Amino acid sequence: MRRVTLADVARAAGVAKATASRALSADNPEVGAATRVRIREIAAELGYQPSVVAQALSTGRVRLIVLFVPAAETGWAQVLSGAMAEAEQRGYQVLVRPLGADAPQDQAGLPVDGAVLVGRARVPAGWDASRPVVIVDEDLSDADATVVRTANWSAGYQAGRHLVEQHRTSAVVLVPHHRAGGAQARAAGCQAAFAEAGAELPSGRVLEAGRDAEPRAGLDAALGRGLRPDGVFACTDETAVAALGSLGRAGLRVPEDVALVCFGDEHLARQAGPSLAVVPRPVAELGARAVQLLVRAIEGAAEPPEVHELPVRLVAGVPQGRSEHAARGSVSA
Amino acid sequence: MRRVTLADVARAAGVAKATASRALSADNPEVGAATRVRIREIAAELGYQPSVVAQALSTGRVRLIVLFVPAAETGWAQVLSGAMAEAEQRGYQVLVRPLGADAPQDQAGLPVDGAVLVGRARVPAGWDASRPVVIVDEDLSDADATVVRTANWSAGYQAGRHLVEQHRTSAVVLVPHHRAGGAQARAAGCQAAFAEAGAELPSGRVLEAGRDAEPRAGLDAALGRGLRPDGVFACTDETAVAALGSLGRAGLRVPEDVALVCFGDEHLARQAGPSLAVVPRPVAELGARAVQLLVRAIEGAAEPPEVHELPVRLVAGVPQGRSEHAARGSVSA
DNA sequence: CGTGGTACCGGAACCGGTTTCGGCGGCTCA
DNA sequence: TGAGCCGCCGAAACCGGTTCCGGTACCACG
Repeated sequence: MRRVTLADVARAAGVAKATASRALSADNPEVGAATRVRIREIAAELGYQPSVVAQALSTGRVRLIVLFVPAAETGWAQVLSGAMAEAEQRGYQVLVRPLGADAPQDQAGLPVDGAVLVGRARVPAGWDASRPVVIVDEDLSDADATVVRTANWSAGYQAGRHLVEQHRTSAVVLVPHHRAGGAQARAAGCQAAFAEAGAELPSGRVLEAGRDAEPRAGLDAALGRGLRPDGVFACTDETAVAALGSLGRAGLRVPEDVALVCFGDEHLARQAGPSLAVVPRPVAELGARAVQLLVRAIEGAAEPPEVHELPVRLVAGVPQGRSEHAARGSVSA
Repeated sequence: MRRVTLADVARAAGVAKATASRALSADNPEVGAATRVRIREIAAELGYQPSVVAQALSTGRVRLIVLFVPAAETGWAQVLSGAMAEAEQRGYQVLVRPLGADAPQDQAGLPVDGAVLVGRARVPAGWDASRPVVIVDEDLSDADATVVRTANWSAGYQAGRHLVEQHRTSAVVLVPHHRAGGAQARAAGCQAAFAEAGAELPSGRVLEAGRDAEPRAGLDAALGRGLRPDGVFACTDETAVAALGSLGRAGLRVPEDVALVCFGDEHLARQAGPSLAVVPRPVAELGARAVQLLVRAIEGAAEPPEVHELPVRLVAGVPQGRSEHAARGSVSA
């Protein structure tokens, strides 16, 4: 049971391969309307599926885009989800390739029509400069490539506003130790919100979460020194988890003692508790928009690179104390 | 600046395309040793890179495998990392495709040589049954495919032992609401460890973490009813975060009041605090092993499907109280 | 010295499409 | 009625490799 090829369709229709090819391709005026529908019917009847490889060989287009991701990170998973969904619709597929210090920088493999760079990933050596590139969620504007990024400053600002509105004016901001991915901008936005409310946030209240296996720096250390914040803005998923741990160790409760606002994965934040406010990172949209822009660049004419900033909106948690169980007063200690 | 093709190499070497092709391919006895090295030198000098597409067209092999992942989940990100690393070494690339209720089940796109199915993903309709498939981390044995999975029961057992050794005999087990991905097996292993120690774990102590936006079921509700566990085994990352939140709300501290052991992402667990014990999910190994087996099946003869179970080992946290700051006694309330 | 075998290589077909070029028939217009 | 044009289609080249088939040169052997 060999696969049915274009020649089979042509033979069945009594036409030449060329005619069959033209009839199957979209809006080719070189073929009569009657012939077109007839050939299409026959092709459908025979279950004809064009060989992507053969098409790629003759056209030079593979309908494939590559997503370069930083090795040893996994925050891009949802970005990939969004990218795949968008690519699927447009008839593209997405290849994922790690890019890191250890990853072999060879340029072998399938030829791709374009690339999405997420995070700190950079285009590898030997990249064909003529194929378009879209950068996701990185604030660099060095390359002359289109950039899709999150409204990081706004995210931080909204988080800050949320805390201010709850009169949590003695808050802290938690940034990851690598200070990348826009965390810095979010922290700045948050500080701006406090400053606007007349409750300046001194730099001593911007804490760095410790990295793996290090003695707990940041929030733990600050709490150890007797600092008692009434609010926390965690700039990333990881710092949110770190905050949860640190606050728990210090015996501070969320949200009674300290209000917790975080940026990142909405799902994870919901797991942590109903009272958390979260500014969801628009992960799926980032991927989808990036692919959309990339495909446009691949198929259309060259356009000047632009920066797209995706808006974010804070999702408030259930107001404090609205948990359904109320037996929390009788806790030991 | 056209790309250099095989014909260019052949012309430069003064041989036929056929000879050049044979010289470049590995261990082809149809060509003389002297000719081989000469052609290879010329090819290297010219910077010849074979066209994967053309190779695919004539051989039918694309050196591409596909990783089907469940849409709307992201736990496979690290599995993908491991898979990519392994594939890279073997000259393969990995294509990721979502597979879910909403995903279009079309079989179009690049032809792949094999597939890795992660989680609840199933092979899509129209899949060529002759290409091998490896299933990752799912306990189903219905398909006659090779399976690579985590030693889930053992993970739970080790977690249980760890709690028992700390004399935390009044523990609870937290399972995700979907009860999939081996969480059930881990819970069973944990229960077995307790039973072995004579501290039977009644089914009332196996709690289900609530899903998104639901009123907090599970641990929150149990704590509300006055339950005071001295240990928690969280079967997944998410339940670990949920536990952190619930325990914090109840004013219970980790690890003084409650020892927390979780299964899943080691990095995330480390963020939560130094005292957590974690049984890391061997994510990278899962992906790597899956690709390894898949490539073997693609390139070698058909072998009977087998089940590979990857071992796990608990990583104990820093013993309780060994945090560097000791000012925790003066906390309010 | 003729023959068979082997090692090595060249020519050409082939994979499955797309695209260029040329030809044929029917139309309009002079 | 003949020249020219246009719409439609067929033949063949082409993309860049792999592989089948056959041919030559050189060796050993009878």
